[in-house]
Amino acid sequence: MRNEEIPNPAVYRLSFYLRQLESFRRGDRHTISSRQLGEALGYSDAQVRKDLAYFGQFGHPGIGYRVEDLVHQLKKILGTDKISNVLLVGAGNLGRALLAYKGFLQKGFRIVAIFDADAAKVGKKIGDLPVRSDQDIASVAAELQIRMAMLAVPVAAAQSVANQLVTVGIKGILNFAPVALNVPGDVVVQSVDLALQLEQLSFRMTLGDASPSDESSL
Amino acid sequence: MRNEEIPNPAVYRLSFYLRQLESFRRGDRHTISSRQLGEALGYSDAQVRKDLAYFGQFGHPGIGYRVEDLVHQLKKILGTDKISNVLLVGAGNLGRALLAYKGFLQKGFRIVAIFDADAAKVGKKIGDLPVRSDQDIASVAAELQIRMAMLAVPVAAAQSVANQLVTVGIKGILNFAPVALNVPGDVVVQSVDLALQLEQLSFRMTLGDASPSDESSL
DNA sequence: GGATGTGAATGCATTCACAGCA
DNA sequence: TGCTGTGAATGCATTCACATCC
Repeated sequence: MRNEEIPNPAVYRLSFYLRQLESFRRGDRHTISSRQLGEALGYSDAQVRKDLAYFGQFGHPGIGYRVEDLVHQLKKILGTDKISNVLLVGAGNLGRALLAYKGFLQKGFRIVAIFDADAAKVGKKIGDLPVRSDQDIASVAAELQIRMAMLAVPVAAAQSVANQLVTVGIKGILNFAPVALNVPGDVVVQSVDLALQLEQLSFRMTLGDASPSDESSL
Repeated sequence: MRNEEIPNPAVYRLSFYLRQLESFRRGDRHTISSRQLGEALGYSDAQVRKDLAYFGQFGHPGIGYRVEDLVHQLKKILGTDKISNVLLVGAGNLGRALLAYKGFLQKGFRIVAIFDADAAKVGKKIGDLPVRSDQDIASVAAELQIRMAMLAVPVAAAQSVANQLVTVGIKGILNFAPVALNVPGDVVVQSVDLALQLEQLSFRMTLGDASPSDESSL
């Protein structure tokens, strides 16, 4: 389970393997070969084996991988084997959609507080969580020992909110604002730019053809 | 402007260059060097020059790149220099957030129709668009000559809706369902899995450190 | 001096191909 | 036979370094 010689693309694929394995599990598949797993995702069998081997020896020669086992191993590696609490900043349309999204909890992420700068929104409930003032980020984060936050605020506010989050001890930010954030080296930013994804799709539809017919996003 | 020897990562970076250039433009910057553009995004100057050179000769030795020019060129390359009409399937929380999101229109994507399988939702208006029945996808797509769709439906429905979209002539799908879609080779799928992004963040916060301190998502 | 664009060199990721085990 | 794990070979992407131009 050593790191730093692990290719970045392999880390992304790990998440896709996990997702696919859970789908196989729902289909009551107990065991799976690198070829079958790869086929479902558009990767070669060698790719699958090499990727998994970066993290340990999970397979059984002649058999393949045990689905249940591998799911657990991958969750452990990715850090989703336990519940993590997450802050959400921004109670706009996107923020509210994120709050309602079931997928986060299924992966073990629980949104425990939501903040907004707009005084008109503060105090109102969304689902069963009250919107709190930006000013309260520090106290809530400290009290609950939170390490991750989702940022769903307008571009103009993104950097300054990110700064706040950093000073409050947040170590990971999932950023939905279409802007490059500046953060210290010990803080990780993962960005999702929705319009950019659509733009990429647009490009790939025209010239950028000849892709492996399926997924992308890495 | 030839293709197919263009690295995939370079295509992603193109979108980041464009985004950053537009930010420089708002700051009334008229000209920019590869070094400055790269610095803002965490890339080397050589990387920036090489990437741009895949698509043409946009720079001016001794000067750099003219921001306004390059913005236009990149938009043209990416296909966002004109308005494109897009279908949205799925009127749940996420679908509604996507409909309300301003960023798409800013990049030239206009959602012109929204569909849902749930009869209870059909007929209701969201913003100023009525929710239509899934059954109407074919007629609307044909009539308006649509080529792109966003898919914001539950996993269980995703593949079957994708099939519908394909038969109706859609050539690009922005997929928000956390599942690998199977589509013919002439259809491009770009996927956004929100929970997967958070999972990746989780991993990178622990072992996967030592990243270039900033962005990611490609 | 201050830049770009680009072949050549390097470094990283993927694929090959095979030894070894069930 | 069927499959994994892995060094070696290949192929792809990035970086270097320099000729060229303003």
